[in-house]
Amino acid sequence: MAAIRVFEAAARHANFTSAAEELGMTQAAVSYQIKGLEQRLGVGLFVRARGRVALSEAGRLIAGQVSGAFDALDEAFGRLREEDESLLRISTFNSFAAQWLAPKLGGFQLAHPGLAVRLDNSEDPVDFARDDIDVAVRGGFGDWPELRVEFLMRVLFAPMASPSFISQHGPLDTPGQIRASRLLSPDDTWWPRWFAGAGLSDPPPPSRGGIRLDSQPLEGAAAMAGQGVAILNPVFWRAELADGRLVQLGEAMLGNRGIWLVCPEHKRNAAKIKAFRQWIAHEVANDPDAATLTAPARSGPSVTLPK
Amino acid sequence: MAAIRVFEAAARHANFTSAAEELGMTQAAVSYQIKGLEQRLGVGLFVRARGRVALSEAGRLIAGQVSGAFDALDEAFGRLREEDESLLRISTFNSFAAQWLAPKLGGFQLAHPGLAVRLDNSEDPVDFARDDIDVAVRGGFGDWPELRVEFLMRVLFAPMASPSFISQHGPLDTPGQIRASRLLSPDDTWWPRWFAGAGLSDPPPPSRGGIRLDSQPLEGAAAMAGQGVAILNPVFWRAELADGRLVQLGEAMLGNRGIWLVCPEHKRNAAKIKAFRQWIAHEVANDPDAATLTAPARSGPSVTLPK
DNA sequence: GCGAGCCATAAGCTCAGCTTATCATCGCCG
DNA sequence: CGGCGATGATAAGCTGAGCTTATGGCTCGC
Repeated sequence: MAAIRVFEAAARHANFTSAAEELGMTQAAVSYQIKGLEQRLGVGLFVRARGRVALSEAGRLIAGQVSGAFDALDEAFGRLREEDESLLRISTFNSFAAQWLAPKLGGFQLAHPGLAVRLDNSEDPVDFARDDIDVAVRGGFGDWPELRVEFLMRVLFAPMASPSFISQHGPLDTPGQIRASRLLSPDDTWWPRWFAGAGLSDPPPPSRGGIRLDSQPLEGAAAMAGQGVAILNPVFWRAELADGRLVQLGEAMLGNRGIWLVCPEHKRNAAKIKAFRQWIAHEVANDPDAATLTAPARSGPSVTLPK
Repeated sequence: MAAIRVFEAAARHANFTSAAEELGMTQAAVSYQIKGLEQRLGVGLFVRARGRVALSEAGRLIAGQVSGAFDALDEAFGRLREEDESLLRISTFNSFAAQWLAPKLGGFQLAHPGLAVRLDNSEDPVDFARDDIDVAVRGGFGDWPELRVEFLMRVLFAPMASPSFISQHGPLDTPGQIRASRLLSPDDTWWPRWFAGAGLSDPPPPSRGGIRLDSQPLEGAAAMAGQGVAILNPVFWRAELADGRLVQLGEAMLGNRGIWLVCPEHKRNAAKIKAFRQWIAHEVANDPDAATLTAPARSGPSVTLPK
């Protein structure tokens, strides 16, 4: 196999020395490989005459096609590299994608017109070894030793409801009033933590068989439709809060988890990764709600933030 | 390079184990090669999931073209083998080719219709390392240690002239009369040896500036045209002697050289070589004039044969 | 005749690539 | 559920293919 690669170069150069140079080996190695190939085939590929080599009849017969085959291989791997360089596969979780990343991603696309972007959403953290993913945004504590980790923002959460729900079921000014109202996804772990942070030490009432929606976008949509109070990340619902479709009830709490940008170590210097990292860091810095405090310590306490 | 070959097989099988089987290696080796290739490329070629492997997006992108390239290589080398197997390149010297081999070669062609035959003629012994030759017929003593050697026949020589020359310049019944006539290629080494064998111990007269033709066919043609007496191998001029265009003068002498079939050791078992060897041995055996005595000893004495 | 190019060969080293052995995982089936 | 068969990953260790360096021989041009 290696011998064929050597033959291809030698045939093109009609000169073992310069073929060796192209291949980054010595002339002796080329001679050795060609000799071996000829012996295995039982056919002379080159004629040695007057201190030179030239393709023999047999060599001439195959040289073209062999070169063509290597061109095809080069092209295939070239395409692979190109494809790889020009496609950024991002894995993230639904709420982040839908409520934060997707609306901003157009700007990234504009800044990097040659780069195709594909978003893969999954609540489960992506396995880089299993799936063809370049970079992921995931929540947690940044403790992924195999991966290159970059802190993006802390997780915030606060109860939210639509103005119509508040006017129908309000007032919802105190934590107690909120706890007594209709909670969406009442078994969400954020609820007890928020109530605890708000000073209600007794546990919330057991789930009243309330609606359990699987992702924040759906909970937000339900809340906006006046179906109850959802506990959501204000960072993700900035637009809805701004135009009044949602109203934040009480203070936002700072979770002990963070949102991180991660990628496999070996890809950390790929141009597309660097571009994305740079862009997203800038977007985070420019997001007035993304609380870019220091990264959370493992199982640090929840922190209350002013509304 | 080897890794690409492994990738090609693994991609086709979508199964490392059976790919390893096809390649005659172990599953571990396939796994190792694929892993190395992926690392060098920085791209996953397979996705490992649920104890199986499947081509990743990247792998799928190139698998087809890679397989195609290998097909092209296989085809090229297949053509080479086929070409090599279906073409027999024979090197021989002019007189043998023109006066003995060529007229019989049609029979070989008939017996082996799939085999193309090419005759390369040269008075100099062929260099198998230099030229693309499968088999050669050459004169000498059979002492070519690098080659597979097979004895064909002894060399004979006898003076010959055309009937018209004899009637004009005859009689040419005794060696002395012949020596006094017009000799073609008078400096041919066969002349003194033939005269010596015929009992004339004194050297032949010095070259009278006579015609020096370079090959036996030309000498024979000159003799048939009545231009003088040529010393020729009766085996090669059987037809001309039979139909009277040439007349043999005196006895034929057995030279100490032989005519041999030779081929490179490594080709001795090639089908086309075996076929030719078998055919030519049969032709020699059936040639009533080819004196198939034992092979000559190195510098053995000339032997006189009855006319 | 001499030097520059080029290829073949010899000797020797080194690590890529293999094997063997073992483990982990998954799917299947009783 | 638990054992089994199939499949891959991984570790450890060996070995010879394939390299390098060094040299010699040949041919050509000056």
